[in-house]
Amino acid sequence: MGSADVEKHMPSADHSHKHKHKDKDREKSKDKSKDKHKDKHKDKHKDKDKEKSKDRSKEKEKKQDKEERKREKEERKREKEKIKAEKRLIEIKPEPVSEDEEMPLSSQEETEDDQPLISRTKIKTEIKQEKASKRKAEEIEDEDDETFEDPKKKKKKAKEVKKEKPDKKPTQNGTSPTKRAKKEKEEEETWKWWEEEKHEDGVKWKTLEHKGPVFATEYEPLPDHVKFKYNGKVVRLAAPAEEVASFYAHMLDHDYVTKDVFNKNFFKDWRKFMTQSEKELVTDLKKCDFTEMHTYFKARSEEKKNRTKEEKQKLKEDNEQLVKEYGWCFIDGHKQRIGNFKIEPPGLFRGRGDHPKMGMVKRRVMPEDVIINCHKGAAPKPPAGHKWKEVRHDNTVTWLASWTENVQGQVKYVMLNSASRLKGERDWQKYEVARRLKDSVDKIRETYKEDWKSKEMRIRQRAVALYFIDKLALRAGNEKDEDQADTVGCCSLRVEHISLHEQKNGKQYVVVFDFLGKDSIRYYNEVPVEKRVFKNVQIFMENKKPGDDLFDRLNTTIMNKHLNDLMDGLTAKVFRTFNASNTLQEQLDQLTDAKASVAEKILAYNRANRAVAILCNHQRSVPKTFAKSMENLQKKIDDKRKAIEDAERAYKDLKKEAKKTGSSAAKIASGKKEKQLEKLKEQLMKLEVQATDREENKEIALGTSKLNYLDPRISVAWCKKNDVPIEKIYNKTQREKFQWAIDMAGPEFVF
DNA sequence: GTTCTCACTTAGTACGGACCTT
DNA sequence: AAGGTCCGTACTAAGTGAGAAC
Repeated sequence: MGSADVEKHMPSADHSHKHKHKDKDREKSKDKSKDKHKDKHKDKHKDKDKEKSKDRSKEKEKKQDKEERKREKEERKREKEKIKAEKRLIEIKPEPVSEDEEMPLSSQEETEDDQPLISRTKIKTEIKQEKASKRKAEEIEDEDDETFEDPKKKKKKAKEVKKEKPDKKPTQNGTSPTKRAKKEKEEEETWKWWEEEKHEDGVKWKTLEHKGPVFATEYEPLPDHVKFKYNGKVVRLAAPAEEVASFYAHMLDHDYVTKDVFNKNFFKDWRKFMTQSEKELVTDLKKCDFTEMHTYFKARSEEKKNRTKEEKQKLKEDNEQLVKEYGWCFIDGHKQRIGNFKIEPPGLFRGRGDHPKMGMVKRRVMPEDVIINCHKGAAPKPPAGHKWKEVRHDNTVTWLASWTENVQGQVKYVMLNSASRLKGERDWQKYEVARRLKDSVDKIRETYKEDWKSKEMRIRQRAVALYFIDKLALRAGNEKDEDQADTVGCCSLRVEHISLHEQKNGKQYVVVFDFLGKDSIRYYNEVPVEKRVFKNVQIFMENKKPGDDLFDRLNTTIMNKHLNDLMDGLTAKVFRTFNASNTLQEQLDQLTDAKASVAEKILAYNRANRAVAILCNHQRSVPKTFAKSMENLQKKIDDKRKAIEDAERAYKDLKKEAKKTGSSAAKIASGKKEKQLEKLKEQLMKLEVQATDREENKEIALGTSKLNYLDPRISVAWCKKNDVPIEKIYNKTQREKFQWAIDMAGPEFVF
C-alpha cells in the first residue's frame, strides 16, 4: 500500500525526530523570540465593577460607559507607549520574574479585599471587567420576567419573537405536557432538521427554554488532621485561602509547579484570598508545605477509584439524573443536548505554552455572574437565595448562558452540543463554502501568482501570505496581546520564524518555517517554493530585525477583506477546511483498493486521515504507555509468526501423509490444518496492520481533523461505496454529530 | 484605520470506564 | 480479581472573524 505522501508539503516531512521532544522544542522556539514579547502586561485597569442600579436611566448609563471606556483606552494607550519605549531602550531585559517580588508591600489596595472565592461584588482584578455591564441594566429582569417590556433594542429580532407566539408557544403557559412528551419521543428518533426550512438571516431560534447551568460544588474544608505548614509550623488557614491552597496542592506533581511564572502568579493571587494575619505570615511560597494536603487528595482520589460497584453505579445514576435535568434544552420545540451545561469550577489557570498568566486563580462563578438567554417568559429559576446577573432574550445568538471569566476577561458560553441543529447547520454550511472554494481556487491561484509581481509591496505581501495559507494550510494569524502566549499564524509571522536557503537537501529555494502556532504547538516545515516567492520573501526580510513582522503591510483583516472580494464568504480558514477535505478525497481515491479487505480499507482511510492531520499539524504528545504497548504488540506478532511456522510445518506433514495414505481421515485433518493456517495468517496480518497504524500515529492526532476539517460526506460516501460499516469510521458521538451527512450523502458524493 | 467586543470554532489533555489479559 | 490498555468524553484554552466603537 502506497504511503500517504501528499504533494501538499506537510510540516512533518521527517516527523520521526522532529517532534520527539516537543517540550524542548517549545522551549527552544520560545527563547528565540523572547526579547520581543517579554514585556509584562501591567495590570490594565482596576476599575471597579460598579454596581449599577436597575433604575438608572439608559442614557445616563451610556454616557458613563463611554467615559469609562475612554479612560480605559487612554490608560491602555499609555501602557502601550510605555512598553514600546521600554522596548526601544532595552533590548535585553531581565526575566520578567523579579518585578513583583515584593508584591506583599506593593499591594496595599489588596489588603482590604480578603476575598472569599464566592464573593463577587467588586472584583478588582486586572481585567477589562464587565464592559458588558452596559447591556446589563437595560435588561434586568427578575424571576417573574413576563412583566418585562422590551422597548426598542434588539434591532432585527423583535418582530420574529412576536411572530412565534401563535404557533409554538412554549411550556410554562403553552404546550401541554402530553404534547411535549410526544415531542420528546420523536426527538429520540432524531430530527431531520436538514430537511427543514432554515431560519431567516441572523435568527437562530424562535423559542429557547432551559434550566440554567449547573454550578460547581461548594468548597469542602479540609478535615482537621490534614495540615498545611509554613516554615515548618502548622498553620490553619481560613476557608478562602485554604481553598486556593488546595488548588495548588492538587498540582504538586505537575510540571506547572516547577515554573516560575506559575508560582509567582499563583502566590500573588493566593494572597488576595488571605486574611490580614495570614497575609502577614505567609510571605514566601518556598516556605509553604502542601505535602500533607497533597497526600490527602491523592488518598481521596484513590478511595474514589476503589469504590464498590454499587457506589459507582449510584454515582453514575446521579450524574445521569443531572444530565437529564440540566443537560437538555428545548429549542424551537425540539429537545436538544447542551454541550457544556456545567459551569467551570474554580482553580488555577492552566494556560498552554509559555503563558504569562499561568497559575492565576480562576474565581468561582456565581449565579450573579451569569447571564441567561432564553425566550420571554422562559427564564429558569436561579439557585435558591441567588439571582441571575441578567436574563435576556436574544435570538440572534446561540448561547443559553454566559459569564465573564476573571483571568483573561473572556466571555464563556453555555451552548448546544455538536449533534444539535444549530451546530450541524453551521458545520454543513462551512463545508459548502469550502466546496465553493474548490471551484474557484484555480482562478484565485492565478491571481495571487500574478500579484507576486505587483509594484505595491502590500499586494505582494498579501499574495505571498495567501500562497502560504493555500499551500501549507497555515492559520490566519491574528495579532495577540502581550498577556498571552507568544504564538503566531501566517499574517503574524516574524522574521525570526523563517529562514531562506537557496539550496537545501538537494532542493532549490527552500523556506524553512519554525514557529509556535496555536496551543504553542511547534510548526516546522522545509518548503521548496517558486523562485519568485523566494525572492519576495527575501525582500520582505530586508533590513528587519528578527522580532519584526515578516508581513508588515498585512494583517488578517486586510487578508480577509481581500478574500471576500475574491469569493463570497471566503476567509483564510476556509483554505484549511478546503485543503483538508480535498486532501482526504484525493487520498481516499488514491489509496483505496476496492478488492481489499475491510481491515485494509480502514487502514487506507486512516492513512488518508493521517495525511490531513499532518498537513494541518495536528499533534499530540506520545502516549505515556506507547513504548510498552508497542513492545507487547511486537511480541504478539512474533508469537503469531511462530505459530504460523509451526502450523505450516504440521500442514505439510499432514498433506504428505494424506497423499501417501490416501485415507480420508488424513485428508480431513490436512484440510482442517489448512483452514487453521489461513486463520492464523489473517490474524497476523491484522496485527501487523495494527502495528503500522499505531507506530505511524503516535504523535499525530487524528481526531481534530476528523471532527473539524473533513467533510463527513466524503467519509460517508466512501463507506457506502466500499461496503465499510460507518461504525468503523465514526463512533457514536461522531455519528450523532454527522447525522446530517450520513443521511444525505450517497456513495456518489464527491467533495 | 485601529482597537475592542462578541460569538463561535478549533484544539490538546486529563481522566475514567470498558474491555481485554494475566 | 487485578492490572494494563484503549477509547471516548469532558473540559476548557486558544484560535478566527465580523462588526461596533473609537
